[in-house]
Amino acid sequence: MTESVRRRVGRPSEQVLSRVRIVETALDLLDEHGEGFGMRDLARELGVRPSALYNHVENKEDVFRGIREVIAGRVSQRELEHEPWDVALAAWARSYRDAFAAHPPTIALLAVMPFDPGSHVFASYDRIVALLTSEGWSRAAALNILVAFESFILGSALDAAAAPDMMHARDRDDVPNFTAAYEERDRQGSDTGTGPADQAFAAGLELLLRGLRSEQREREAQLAPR
Amino acid sequence: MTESVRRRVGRPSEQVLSRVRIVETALDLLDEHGEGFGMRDLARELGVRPSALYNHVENKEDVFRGIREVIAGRVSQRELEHEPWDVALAAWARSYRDAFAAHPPTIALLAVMPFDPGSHVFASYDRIVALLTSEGWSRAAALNILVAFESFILGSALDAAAAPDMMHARDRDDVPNFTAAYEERDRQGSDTGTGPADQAFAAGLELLLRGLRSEQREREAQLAPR
DNA sequence: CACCAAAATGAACAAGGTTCTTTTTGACGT
DNA sequence: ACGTCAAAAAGAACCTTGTTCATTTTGGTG
Repeated sequence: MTESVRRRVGRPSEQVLSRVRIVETALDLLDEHGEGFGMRDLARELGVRPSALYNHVENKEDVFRGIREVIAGRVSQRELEHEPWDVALAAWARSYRDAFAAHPPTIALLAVMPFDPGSHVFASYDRIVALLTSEGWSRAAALNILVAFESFILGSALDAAAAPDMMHARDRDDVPNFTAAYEERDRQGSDTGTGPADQAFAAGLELLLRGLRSEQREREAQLAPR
Repeated sequence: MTESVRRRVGRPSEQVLSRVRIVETALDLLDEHGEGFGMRDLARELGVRPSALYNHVENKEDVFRGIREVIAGRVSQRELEHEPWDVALAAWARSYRDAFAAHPPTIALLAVMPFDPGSHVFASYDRIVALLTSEGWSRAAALNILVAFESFILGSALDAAAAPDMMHARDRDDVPNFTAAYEERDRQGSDTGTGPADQAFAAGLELLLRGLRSEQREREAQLAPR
């Protein structure tokens, strides 16, 4: 990709690197070579020596922070503004999962890293809390629901990233119910074209939303009895 | 712990290592020294040289496989046999999450690893599928529900393992709803003694179960109209 | 124009996982 | 009883990977 003319020592006339270029290249590497990336690979891809990276990036974790910020930026916020609360929540959740599931090797790392305080994910969080409180949930409850959704979303992204046959009980005859279910689901999946992970995510999301509507109905029934 | 007498070269008269001893020691190291473990640390703890480990274990990933098997073995299966389906499912989920959340550094790794076909987690899977199908769900639906639960559980374990203030929007005045919710939840948490992650997990689990009951009611209403 | 910070190279280090060789021991067959 | 062979340990080294440090060149600034 980049020119292979050997650059000589010293600051180049026009700058080669930048934080965003590094982060974006790292993300590209992740997408092509699924197996993570090394600082050396990253440097090679950028036509640069490894040590040069450290003028723009603290360390590898910092690169990951940048990557997560990019990915998080791809989560659609639009629906959160213009749709009814449950539709909005569902759209947000799907977009969130898709954004992360598109980059399997990272999810595990990204999920445990604290967010940068300046991150714009907080805007979504804020909006969701507002949505839920306006529907009757307490603020604390709203936050817990938000976190629960996020846990489910990240867990589902992990699942989507895992090996497709991760749960295959090969040649075991002592778990007949499971085996039968596994086969029935795969048949059903190949009919509809949806992968196993997609099916499970849809099912779980449906359950969560159903649960929310049920809570809401119950609350309204208590507020206005008969 | 182990004797520091320097063993001389050659096969010792009585065997020092075994796969289970290695795995258990690795898990101990994870619990004490939270920051993961190295093969050298592991060897030192066992009073042995690093290379000796490789006579009993393929590589580090293999150690992790063993660890996961141990942890998965701590998930309680009892309730799955003796309780009503929704209580059973809830107990299983809690036990599952607790088992994994007790060992933070591993979750990310454990979650993406395929299960050994001989693993006894399949017994639980089988039981859960049986429970759900006997309650009216199709086998494929049951499996999807199972996977959705697992995603939520692992995501919650990740969340519990993450930094406690991972979502703290420090000094931001542009997300008032979120900030208020964050504070209200913490107040509530310090009252009841439950951590944020515990609250969120309980909330999400409640939603999922509620969703299941709702689906079931709907199904029964359709089968026996009026 | 002097000076300093920024941005690159080049070389090396440290840690960590792993492998290869060597040594000793136990088990098994004749 | 003896020879052979595999198992299980030490010991030494290798390779990869993240990172640092010194050095060189360039651009901007008082």
